[in-house]
Amino acid sequence: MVEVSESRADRKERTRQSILGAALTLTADSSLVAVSLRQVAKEVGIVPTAFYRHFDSVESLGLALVEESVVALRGMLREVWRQAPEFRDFIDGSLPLVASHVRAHPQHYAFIVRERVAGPPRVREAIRHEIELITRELATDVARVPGSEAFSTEHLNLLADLIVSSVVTTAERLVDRPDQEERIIAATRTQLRMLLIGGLNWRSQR
Amino acid sequence: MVEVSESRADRKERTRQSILGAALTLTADSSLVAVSLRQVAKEVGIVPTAFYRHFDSVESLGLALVEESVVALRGMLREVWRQAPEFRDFIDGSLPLVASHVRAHPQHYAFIVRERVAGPPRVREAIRHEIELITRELATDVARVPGSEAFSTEHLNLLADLIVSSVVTTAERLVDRPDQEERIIAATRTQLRMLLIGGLNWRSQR
DNA sequence: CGGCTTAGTGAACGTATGTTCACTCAAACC
DNA sequence: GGTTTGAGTGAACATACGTTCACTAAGCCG
Repeated sequence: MVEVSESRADRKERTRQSILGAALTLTADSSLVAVSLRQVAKEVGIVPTAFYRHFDSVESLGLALVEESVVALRGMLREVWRQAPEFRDFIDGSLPLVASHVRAHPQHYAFIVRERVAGPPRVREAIRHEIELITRELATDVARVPGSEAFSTEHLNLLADLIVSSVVTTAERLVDRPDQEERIIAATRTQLRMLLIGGLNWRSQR
Repeated sequence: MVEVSESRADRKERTRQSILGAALTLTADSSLVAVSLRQVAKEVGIVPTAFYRHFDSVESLGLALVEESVVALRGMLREVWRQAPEFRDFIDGSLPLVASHVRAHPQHYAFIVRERVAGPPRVREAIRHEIELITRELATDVARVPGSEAFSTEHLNLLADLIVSSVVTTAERLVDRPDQEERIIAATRTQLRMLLIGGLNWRSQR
């Protein structure tokens, strides 16, 4: 309509993206369980029935949003880890990265934080599964840090779990109060140091 | 109707409690933003209009549920702190208490965890405010522990915040997987020790 | 006893929901 | 270049929603 030349598949993909975007916007101040197919359609500018050409329910729309959000999250973690050769630098170097990622994709992080606990059952499950995978990856990454050889696998996992929880909490706060980014990051920085000092001192005490 | 002698106020209170209970049950697998006044009324066994005799909207019902849940939470913390004269005992002594409280009031803890991030705006705000108050209380409690004198107020708050986050996360997991209570508690125990060791070593490093 | 208060009723309203079906009409294909 | 495919349309449905209003009937109080 607007564009002269656009392949059929391209156009479909464009509408699909519009639906995903509209859903992110609509869920922003409630939850996926509270948005209706018709609201999404109206926001996109299509008729309710056209929705079914792309998803067969709001729930499967949610699963697509999980995938999309997780891609963003993995992108962040990859970037974080790539430029973090050492523990101390890990904290100082990666927190600003976390912040800038959250700033760049606020809706995706808000979506994960929210739907992880309040989404439709299958969406919740999908998010938790992904976070579990990420936690495991982080544990194996931490295991490569010099000085961590003495940690048992179990303790590595627990440490990774604490870190992930902390980052999720931080993302939650950044999404909620973007204006206080500096204060939130400073607080998390101190907390992560407490945490890692604890982790490093841990093996000498057990 | 059922009971012969029941004061008018008593009966009203009983219905009110039924409404609160029904709302907790209905929100259990979705969120407050997704339950309707009519669903609640049907669950309670009253006609939709009767709902307005007790609350003027689902949102204000939510605020009442926050109050109720927070009472339970404070009860737990009071009990935890009463029998925790020392740091080490604090962890070993209080985690089972946390677990038993979550087991006793699973719906209330699930409600807090969920609606904190996904509830109606005013409900979210209320929960966060209450958690902030509780964190502050915890910080002043921790300040009374021998050996914590060297902590700055700021660091005490950060430590308390970390502990509260951890407990919230634990509650979240206990609610989600009641069958794995033992494993979850063991994991949290180890994590809290890492955390407190970090906190205690912290002051000698800054 | 008799009037007053009030928790709960039941009908009615306009609107929003998910899903169905038959349809259009332009890009894709042989 | 004629046929097929499929994204988007528009009407229709049964059901659910929040809120209104006039009402009943039972506990309260002078």
